[in-house]
Amino acid sequence: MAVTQKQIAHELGISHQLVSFALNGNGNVAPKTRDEIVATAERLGYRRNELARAMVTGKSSALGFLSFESDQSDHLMRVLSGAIDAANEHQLFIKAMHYRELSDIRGVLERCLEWRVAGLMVMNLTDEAVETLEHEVKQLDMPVAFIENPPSHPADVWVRSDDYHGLQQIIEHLTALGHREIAFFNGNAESRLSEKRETHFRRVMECAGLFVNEAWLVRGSWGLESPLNEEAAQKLLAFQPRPTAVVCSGDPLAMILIREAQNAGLKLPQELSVTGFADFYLAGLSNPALTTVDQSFRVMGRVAVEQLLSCISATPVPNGQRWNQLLPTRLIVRASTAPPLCVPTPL
Amino acid sequence: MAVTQKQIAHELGISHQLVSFALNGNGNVAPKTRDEIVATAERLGYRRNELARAMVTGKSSALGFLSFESDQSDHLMRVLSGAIDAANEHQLFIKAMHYRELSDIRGVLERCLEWRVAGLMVMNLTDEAVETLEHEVKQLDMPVAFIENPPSHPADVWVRSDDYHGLQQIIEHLTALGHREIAFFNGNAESRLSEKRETHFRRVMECAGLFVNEAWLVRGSWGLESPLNEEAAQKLLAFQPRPTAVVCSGDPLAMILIREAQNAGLKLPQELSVTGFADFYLAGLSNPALTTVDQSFRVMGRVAVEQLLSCISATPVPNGQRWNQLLPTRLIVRASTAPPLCVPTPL
DNA sequence: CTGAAAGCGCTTACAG
DNA sequence: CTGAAAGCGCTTACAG
Repeated sequence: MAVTQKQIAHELGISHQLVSFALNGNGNVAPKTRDEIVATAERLGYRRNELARAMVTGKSSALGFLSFESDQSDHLMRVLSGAIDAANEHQLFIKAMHYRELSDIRGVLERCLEWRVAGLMVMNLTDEAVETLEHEVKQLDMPVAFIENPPSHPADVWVRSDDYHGLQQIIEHLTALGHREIAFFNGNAESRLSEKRETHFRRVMECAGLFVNEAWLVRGSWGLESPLNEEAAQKLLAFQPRPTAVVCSGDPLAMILIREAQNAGLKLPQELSVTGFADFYLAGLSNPALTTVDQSFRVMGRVAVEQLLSCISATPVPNGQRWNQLLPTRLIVRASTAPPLCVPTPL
Repeated sequence: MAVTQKQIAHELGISHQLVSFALNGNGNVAPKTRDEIVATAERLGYRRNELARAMVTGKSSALGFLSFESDQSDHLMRVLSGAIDAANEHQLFIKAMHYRELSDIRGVLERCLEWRVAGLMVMNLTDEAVETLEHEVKQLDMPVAFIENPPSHPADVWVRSDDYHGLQQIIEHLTALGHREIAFFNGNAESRLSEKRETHFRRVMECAGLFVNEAWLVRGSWGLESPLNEEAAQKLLAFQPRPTAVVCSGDPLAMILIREAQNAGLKLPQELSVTGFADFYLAGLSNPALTTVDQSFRVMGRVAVEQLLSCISATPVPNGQRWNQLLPTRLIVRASTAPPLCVPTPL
């Protein structure tokens, strides 16, 4: 149906191998012959069959991108975007996949192998999915890049944003405004991400010489279905004395807190400063506009692809330098943070 | 490197063709032989090479998904999700692509052809990109499904939400609350989507027996970079008399209007009802929570895949029934709409 | 510079 | 029920 190299060769009365050489720029082909071949290919509407090409060269041509199928898709698409760009540069394409249940993971891996993907990126997995994946992939010959999700064992590639520095910037910003009484509104109780962020928060607070009030470390839920977040926010707002600022572990949490605070009659940001994390698309549109941290999502996708490729090409890389990629975070100051109403007396 | 059918055959002392038959469940293979083959395949860790398979069967195995690379990615991922599910059911996979400039489109199509994709879904294209694509694809043998984006000529498939009905539900809801003075906050001035939505708005208003105030039809921008939206919102709020409700053509527009209205000192929703369109992930987290319209994005992806496949299988379809798929919209009432403060006297 | 051969891993008629 | 052949569209040594 589609035009083949053989047809071009036949048209020109030459061998089809010559056509292959000319079209790929390999070997020595007389310039005139090459031009003729290229012109004929174009005239006939020839497109190389990458399927055949991939098979014979044995080079895999796809990179898998797997994530948990969720509504919280804002950053996923940005990472995917970065990955697509980087992949394009290497003539690779991205095979988009998702899973809903743990039992789906097996099939995803199976299909990756069948299509001979060069590697797999995973992101936004549940903690259990990370473990399932790590287990399944162990005896398989396929490099995996973890994006954001902390792997439980050293992986081929681990790309993430420097959340510690992100929190550092937030705390610096808040203390510069005069805040001392700072609470932390975190995600799910049993979540590796929550734990990591809480650890960071404690350390950053301590480094800043601030007291960490244990009661002010509340946990809601990364998902938005449950009323957990509203409850946690209300609990946080009921404290006497109330914190003057709340660092939230994610933009959605921050938006919920803003709403609950306003509904409780607080004037924001004067009576309560709130910060987010991630810089989701609509976070800048809340009122007050959310001060948050950009996590370089687009770069994450790009770096994941590049590191994955360096895994494959087996270029020796200084130990630990590949699988631990820390990307910069950047504070975005908007309107949800302000000096506290009554600045506590300096120590 | 990877295990092949030939190796399995060699292991068992049979022909490799028999292995193929057994593994694909084709032809007549003695049950005992089949079991042996399957067992050996498993033991050796065989995975069929889909690349080779696709080449020989000639059946394309991928569906392209192309969108404009933008930050407004919330609904894109949902459509992609639906498409992945539907594609999986047909053993197809999704090749994710994007473009940034019009000149990228050509290359995207080229790569689709080279990989012999069975079809292409496009979404979130700029109007010019739609035209470029339509032009380029004309002489190509590749079915295209337009998702949301109105094609300028009848296309193979066109899947979209029933925005007219969505607006109808909004207006019904507002009038039931007692609103008569309703404005319309639209996207870009020169955008096919804006035009379509404005036409719908006018008609729906007329059907409801409401007066369309031309001055109250304001346009901002689908993008968030420009200050156009803030300006348009302020203009809208400055009208005397002021509308009691504003129908916004998208969730981001609605969130901007909410903010500007609150900053202007209005109490929402009592002094101004605002509605959105799309139901983005964070729209429900604004304060007041946005009343908006669900556009069945996930279903869009699914339907696009299914229609594309029916194009390919060339099953005769009643004229116009394929390329014009209208998906249901559903009003989601949250907190940004309420009865107007002073209900106008009934006619 | 050009041609003829072999092979990538698979499937699909065609004989036995 | 099983085997041997041909072919999918391409690339890559290997001769000339």
